[in-house]
Amino acid sequence: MKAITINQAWNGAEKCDQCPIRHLVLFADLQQEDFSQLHQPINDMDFRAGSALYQENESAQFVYTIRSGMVKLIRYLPNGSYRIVRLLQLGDLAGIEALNGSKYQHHAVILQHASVCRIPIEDIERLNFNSPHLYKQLTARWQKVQQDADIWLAELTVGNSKKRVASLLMYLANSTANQSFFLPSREDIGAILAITTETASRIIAEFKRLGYLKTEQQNAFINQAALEKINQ
Amino acid sequence: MKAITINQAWNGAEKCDQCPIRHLVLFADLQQEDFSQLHQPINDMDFRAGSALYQENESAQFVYTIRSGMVKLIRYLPNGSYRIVRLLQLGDLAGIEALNGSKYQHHAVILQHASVCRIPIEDIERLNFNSPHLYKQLTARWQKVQQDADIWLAELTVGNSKKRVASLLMYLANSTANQSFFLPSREDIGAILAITTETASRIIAEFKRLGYLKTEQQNAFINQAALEKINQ
DNA sequence: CGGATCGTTGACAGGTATCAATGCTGGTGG
DNA sequence: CCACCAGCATTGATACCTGTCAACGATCCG
Repeated sequence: MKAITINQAWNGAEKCDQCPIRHLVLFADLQQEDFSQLHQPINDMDFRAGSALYQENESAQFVYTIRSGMVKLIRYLPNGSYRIVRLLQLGDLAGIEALNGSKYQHHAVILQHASVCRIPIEDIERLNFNSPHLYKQLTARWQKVQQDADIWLAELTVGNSKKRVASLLMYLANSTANQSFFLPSREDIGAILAITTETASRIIAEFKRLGYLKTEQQNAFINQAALEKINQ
Repeated sequence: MKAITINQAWNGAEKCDQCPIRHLVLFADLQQEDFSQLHQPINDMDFRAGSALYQENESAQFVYTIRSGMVKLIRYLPNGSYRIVRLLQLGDLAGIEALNGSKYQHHAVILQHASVCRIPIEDIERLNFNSPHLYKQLTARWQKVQQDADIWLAELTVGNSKKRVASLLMYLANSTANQSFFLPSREDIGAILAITTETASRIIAEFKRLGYLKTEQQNAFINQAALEKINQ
């Protein structure tokens, strides 16, 4: 199996206006005439878990709208370990910091098999300069970046480990429309919560024993009420 | 002494184009004709330490460019304590998340006597809709939000307490052009680093004993080389 | 079947939260 | 003017939590 598959490529309005998740994506507010500003094809691509969308400090040419799956944004630390600073899902925009000629600020790695739309930055900037219709959605994406960062800082890195794991499970459960959600590896849970892999494993195992968490393959289900009681 | 002082108010280009820190602020790229889009006065205000720029969930009418001093953005936690999620200084924009009709997402409290320009959001949105010259600086401010959040997550909430305090001191020292910097209270240091007040105090006191940190009034000086060696 | 990867569990040392007491300092009112 | 108070900083004692090092089980795949 290849790490990357290009499903299709199209130009401008040809397909975007039929997009089933159009209301969730960056181009939600564009008018018919705006699409003529898009000069390069937009690719619909599939990535398997473990492959990378882009690397930190790589010069940036694209942003990526997540259509399905999950992407982690990571930063390596001086000691060789890494920290996950955000998780991206349906409707989020990966690489948004690269607008205006900046470089990517993270490694973006696929956590759960993902389907994404790859959009050329050059087209976004042209569009934004010539039309007022992109601004609102772009601002909404930036607001989400801040909101997610704040959740990380105020909920996921405060309190003891048990409380952090409980908060993460609820965050994951509530950020999908499904009953179940994707449970990251113990190492990734550690990198999200700034705890060790072993501690993450102990707590997940304990939650399973207590019936607060159930897993079938990679699908996880939680007992929300029980987890909410673990506060600090 | 009043908590708030309004130094002056002006309209549009009347004063902004003479601003001594114009190159650092949101309006850096505006052209002469853009200023006519500003319909309401911009106030230059002074706030003393401890007073609030705005409250979380308050409906937002203004953003604030920081001209001097320091502002903390805080979130209260369910147990009554609080977490500082960002520090704002010269050139930063407080309340940026309130564009597009959103509410403020934090409490903004003055940490060190601050001078700010209060800008009506309505004018910013009008300007941004009618002129392409604001977009670049606005994007730069959002990028800074993400960058600061990442520093918090990847440097200031990882590793043991001693390493975190060392990282914070270096961050504070390097984010000002002066030799010295403002040292927050032990409680605030704790709220920044997700450690207790007592732990923060112990480590600051130890750094002082070792000569890594010196203070005169509220001015602090560090031995950067010594602090850099403390990595985990 | 064996190896690789990931998850789980144990033992233990070291770090941090907690509770508590004591300095320190600037401001206020008698 | 000075004593007092409130708020902040410092320090100590202790229990608990988490990191570390290590071993072992489970699962998948070639």
